[in-house]
Amino acid sequence: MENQMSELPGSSKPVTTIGDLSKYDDTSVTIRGWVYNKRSSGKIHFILVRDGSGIAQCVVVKSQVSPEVFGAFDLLSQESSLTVTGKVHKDDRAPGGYEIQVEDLAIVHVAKDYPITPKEHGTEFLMDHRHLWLRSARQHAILKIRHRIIKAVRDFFDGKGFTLVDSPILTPASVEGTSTLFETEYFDLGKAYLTQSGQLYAEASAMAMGKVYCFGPTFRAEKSKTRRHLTEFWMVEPEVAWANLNDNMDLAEEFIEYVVQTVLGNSAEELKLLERDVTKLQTVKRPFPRLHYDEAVEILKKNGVDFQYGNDLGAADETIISQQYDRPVMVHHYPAACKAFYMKRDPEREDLTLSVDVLAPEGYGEIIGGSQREDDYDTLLKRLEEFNLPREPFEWYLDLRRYGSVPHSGFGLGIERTVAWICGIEHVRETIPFARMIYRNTP
RNA sequence: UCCUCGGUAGCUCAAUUGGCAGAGCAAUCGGCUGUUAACCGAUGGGUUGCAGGUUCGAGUCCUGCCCGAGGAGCCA
Repeated sequence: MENQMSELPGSSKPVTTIGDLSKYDDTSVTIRGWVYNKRSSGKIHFILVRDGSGIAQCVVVKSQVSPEVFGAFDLLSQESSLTVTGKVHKDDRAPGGYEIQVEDLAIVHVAKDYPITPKEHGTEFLMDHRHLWLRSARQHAILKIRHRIIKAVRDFFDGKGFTLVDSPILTPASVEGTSTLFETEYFDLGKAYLTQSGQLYAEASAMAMGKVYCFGPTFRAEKSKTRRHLTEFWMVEPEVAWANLNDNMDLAEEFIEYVVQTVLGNSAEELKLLERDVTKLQTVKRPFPRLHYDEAVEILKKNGVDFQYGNDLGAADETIISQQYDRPVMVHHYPAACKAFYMKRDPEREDLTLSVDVLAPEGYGEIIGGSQREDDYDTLLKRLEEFNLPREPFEWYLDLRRYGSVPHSGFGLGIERTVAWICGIEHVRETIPFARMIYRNTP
């Protein structure tokens, strides 16, 4: 955090943030923020001020301030904005360890009837007030960790020679041909669709740059209504030329280990506020278990699941498999029947794909889906026909197999599911600032 | 799309067999010099989701609708 030394007009004290108070012990400073809560014993007032960097207890003693400053306390309501000047003082009774002995106080704006009180609220009410809910300590911590995760994602790929090459959000056709897409009019060119994956374009970028990743919002118009689904979510998709399925799995596990361990090292305070059991994250170290689809099916049968070979794994199946391990598990070689057209088949088992899903522990489900891509022109053309996909919108994609085709692989990681897992929270709607779901597109 | 559950004060909830619609918090007023979701006292606050039905009487029972939550499918 910057050690800010600017001054407010009319104040001779350095302006700082609450997160930096420990640098100013026994010094008078000014902070700017919002009332988080207040208490009083009559001649001594306590104001909890938050400013985004922390929460500071400000103590107003009647005998030490002007009557105007002391009386200002009565006008302050929850979430009113104000500036406070006073001496920083180490005190174990204060949340955060430091408090401010108030010398001067200026109200900037009085908030009237702030709807979110320091008591319990229901989900619907909180989501209706999401724009205000973000100010609460818990949501603040989640957003901080989300930021840390995204930074770790980018640092990881940037540090390994990847180039960020983003894919378009408006696309002319479905990527996988199966999902339901959001549709919009596009001038004289007919329909355009909001992308459900940047992958196909990332494949083109990888042929130009070698190692790339794209990172952006993706959209699914499916009527999913579970704690793991949003209609708008963020996905990071690396794509690597010359990489096979094993290279892809090596990359995925190194990537997840890096992200989790980085968050553990940098966001301890936020994880503690969220009451996350970090011992469940400390075990997230390479190597991750790798299960062939056939082995995964065996585990399900051993656990009494009546599983039909060839089906995709359901949410309950994924939970049973992930519960066998203390770290993410990689399931590879899924049947072709439940995977996308672009996935390369196992040369020795044409019914299986060179695919891999990474299942997060503790029942958080699939956080990564990836594969080695089909790189043979004739085979890919055949797949398009088998999946009843039109050839014309994929001509550019077929070009990648006409002009110097090479083996290549990649995967997509869902940011919100990853945030939910690392934070240990129930529902992905709390992992994104403003969730978009089937029955909610406001605020 | 299907299954399950729910909708009562600004918020979280209660209301016995169908019998005067209540509490805590928030708000307002008063008290308190170390509070930690402070505490203590007082006051105001209701189209019980909407429409219809049964009944002397409906928050409660019946029918339809609306809205929401959890799950399935699909997926990250």
